[in-house]
Amino acid sequence: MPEIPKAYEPRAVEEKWYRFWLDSKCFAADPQSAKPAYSIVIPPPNVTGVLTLGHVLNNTIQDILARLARMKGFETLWLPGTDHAGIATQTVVEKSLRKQGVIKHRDELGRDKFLEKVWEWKEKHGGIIIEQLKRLGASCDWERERFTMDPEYSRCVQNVFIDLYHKGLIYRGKRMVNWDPSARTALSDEEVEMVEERGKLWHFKYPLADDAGRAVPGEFVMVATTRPETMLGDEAVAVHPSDPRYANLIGRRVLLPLRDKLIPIIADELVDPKFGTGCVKVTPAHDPADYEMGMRHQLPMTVVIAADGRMSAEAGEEFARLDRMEARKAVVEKLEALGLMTKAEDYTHRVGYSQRSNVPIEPYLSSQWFLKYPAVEKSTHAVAHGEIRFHPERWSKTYLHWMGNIKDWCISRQLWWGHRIPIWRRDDEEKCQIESPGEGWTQDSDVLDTWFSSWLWPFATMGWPQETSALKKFYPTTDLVTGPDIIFFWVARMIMAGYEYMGEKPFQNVYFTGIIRDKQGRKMSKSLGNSPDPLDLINQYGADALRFGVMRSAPLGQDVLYDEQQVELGRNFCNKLWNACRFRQMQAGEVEGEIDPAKLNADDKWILLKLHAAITELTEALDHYKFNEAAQILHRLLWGEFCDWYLEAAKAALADPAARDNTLAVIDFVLSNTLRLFHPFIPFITEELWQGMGFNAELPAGQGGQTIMYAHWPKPLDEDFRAHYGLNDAAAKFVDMRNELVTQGRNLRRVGGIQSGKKVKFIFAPRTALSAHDLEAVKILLHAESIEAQPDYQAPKGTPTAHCEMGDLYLPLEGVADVGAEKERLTKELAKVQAEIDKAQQKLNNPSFSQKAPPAVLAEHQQRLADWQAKHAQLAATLAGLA
RNA sequence: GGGCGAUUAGCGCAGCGGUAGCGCAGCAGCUUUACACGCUGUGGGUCGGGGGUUCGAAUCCCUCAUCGCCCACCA
Repeated sequence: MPEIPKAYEPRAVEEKWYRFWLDSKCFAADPQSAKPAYSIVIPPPNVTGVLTLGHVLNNTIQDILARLARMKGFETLWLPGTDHAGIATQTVVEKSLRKQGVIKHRDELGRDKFLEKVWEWKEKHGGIIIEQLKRLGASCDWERERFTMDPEYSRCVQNVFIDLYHKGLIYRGKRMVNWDPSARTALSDEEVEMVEERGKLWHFKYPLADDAGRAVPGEFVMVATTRPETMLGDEAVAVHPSDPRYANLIGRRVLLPLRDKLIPIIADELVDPKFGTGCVKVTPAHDPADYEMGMRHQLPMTVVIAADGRMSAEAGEEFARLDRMEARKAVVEKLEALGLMTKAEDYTHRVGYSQRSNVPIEPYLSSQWFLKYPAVEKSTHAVAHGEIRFHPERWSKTYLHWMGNIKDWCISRQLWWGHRIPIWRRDDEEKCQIESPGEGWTQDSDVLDTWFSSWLWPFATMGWPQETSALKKFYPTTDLVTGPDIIFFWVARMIMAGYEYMGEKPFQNVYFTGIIRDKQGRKMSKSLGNSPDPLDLINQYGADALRFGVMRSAPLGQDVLYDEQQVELGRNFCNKLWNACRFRQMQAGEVEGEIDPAKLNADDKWILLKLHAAITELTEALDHYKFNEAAQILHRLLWGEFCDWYLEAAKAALADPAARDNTLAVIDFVLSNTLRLFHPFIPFITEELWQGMGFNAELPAGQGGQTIMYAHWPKPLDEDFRAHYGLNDAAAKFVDMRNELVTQGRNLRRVGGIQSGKKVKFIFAPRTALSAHDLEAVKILLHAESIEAQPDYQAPKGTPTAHCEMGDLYLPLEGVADVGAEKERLTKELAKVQAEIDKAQQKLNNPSFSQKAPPAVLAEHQQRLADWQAKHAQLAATLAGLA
């Protein structure tokens, strides 16, 4: 027999089996298969991204689901791929080119040259995250890997655009959009993050003008603003129509300071008379609310801030070309100098930031493409009525709220990296098609929002619009695993696209993971330096350890507080499993055949029942996506039950030639089941052990050769099996009682001051008959030299004694007995028991309890009281004996 | 301003109407022939506060507080 290492060494094992799985095509999904289908599409990571702990969480869950489905006999597709991630990728590449000194701005290269550079970048960095997912053990069907800018995929995107255009759902319009002045592109509402900021609320005086347009000395209108620089583009001052204070001002004009422009005082419902002075400056081109008012009152739209965030010529000589923040300062100074600023109070408000560039967004008037969402009603209904289920369910509220207030989607981006909008123009003509209509036509220069391609992901990856076998077999997909932060960006939109183009939902279940935080509850971020590299963790602890550690601490729907200690625990756990199997392998002896029911001892029955319970609970937990519970059940089964109790007790049976073979058969049975239960969580080590222990032989060669991946998922032991093997409550209870004896006995050693290593003799006065095996097991579990059954044993005074349900256990001390210590222990114990008695009695003495509580509860309490009283009597007697 | 979630042992969580549990950390003792990535034992909580319903509440209802998310055009 080859030497088995004492500690599990993941590195080589992981490489070996991943290659084996790939070579054996274990991950391949066959659309022609007769088996029922199970499918997941991966949330495509950014093509140039690297693996984060968030990916680890998300993809481990998907891998568990996929591996579980395969073992349960489903034809399983986990479809992988990457997203071109428009802004993110373009920004990264541009930054890198700048850093290399190649360019200062992408304009220097021009569109085609720049795109070449991005593709180069993509080729170089594009595969990294995919390789990292492989290290994690992801069982994706890599042959089907897709990229949102693959030629076929791009065609899908453009065809969908063309279709929606012809349906009249896509239109172009000049609107106020969220503008990112750093990336110089429009953004959707979802890409804007509101950040609370401490700023100022400036109060300015605008001079009132007379009919001739001259300032009336001493008469002013007071306005307040957080954005002084926009006043250069003011076109009105607004008050509420029914505000008595200003009724007489409506229709008059003010002279806009710094610009010396006459602008009207208008009345608009939008103004809140209770806020500030009740007068609002109106900048129609630079504020969404003001824009609305501007439209209603037909005000000019003077643009004073340009696309790059600098002031335009319209802002006037003095301010043109100034950055908007510099202009703010300049305007304030100027107005202050003119005596028109009355105060600047501290003010906390929320400012929209670009999620990508992390700069304040600018409301900006520009021509953009918009989509009026299709299939809204169906998509709303599907989630509201459980046709698509969200886990945890509460996210459906968020979804429904958004769907109920849905606004048109700004889908055009002023970027180069992405799907170019299939619109062609010549003079006043416009055509919507993929290819150029011919000479003299130029294509719209905008590209589409990244999400306009990802919303097609569940079917565009499977060959749509062709009716492929993959679509027939695997659409709609079964589960989607993603974060709640992209519920609007992606989940909602996929649902709508699914209904619109497939006439069917894209997935049945959506599992929303939590967000990974550090142990202080902070989000992972590069700047905080609290974001560990998963690859380092895999290298140090192994992929299985990382997976198990993360799953152990990921409760459904709650954020995950990551602590490296969890990964360490995962490693320890793998090592425990390794050594449990190592123990079996060191026993030699071939894998035996059937378990002989006649030879089963109490421990065998007990562990088989524990296995049965674990399978039942695990199946239940996984059905409800409770992965942390599942991990805990596995932990308990292997560590707390199999290793701590069963294997130790089994050492007794293994020493008995008559029982040995049968015990080995039980061990093998339990281990074989355990490895399979563990496999979705920790695939590498389980495959290594499965193969190493020869369990493969149990299975016929099937799909992808012999592997634990296609071993069948354990089912709870059925009733016949349990009856045949005598597995019943009494059997379990018996061992529980016997183990109580062991625990108590271990305690006696301690009070007797016996060193853990020292072998001692116990005497046992049984109330329940124990077999020779049971006595032997107790002896081993107690590390005793011997345990002697003496029904009528009279213990000498001061003998540490444990009164158990099964009988009384004595540890006769040779020589010195620490009577004091034993007395102290018993007194403490007695007090505890007394407290329980008091509690029970108090309850039972309450007349309304005994009258109104159900008889079963009453009886239970009475029984409890009786038990405690009996225990009390025993302890008291022992204590009295010591004196 | 609306909505959602959390609040149980030092930390992370389970329990969701009938004796407060698990893991880790802590403490004490152990090279017991699978594992020190280990073994054994053990201390620790008036279940965020206050009210209510009930024979009985961590669990149901109301209310307050703290923390965290999401949504909303108060300049």
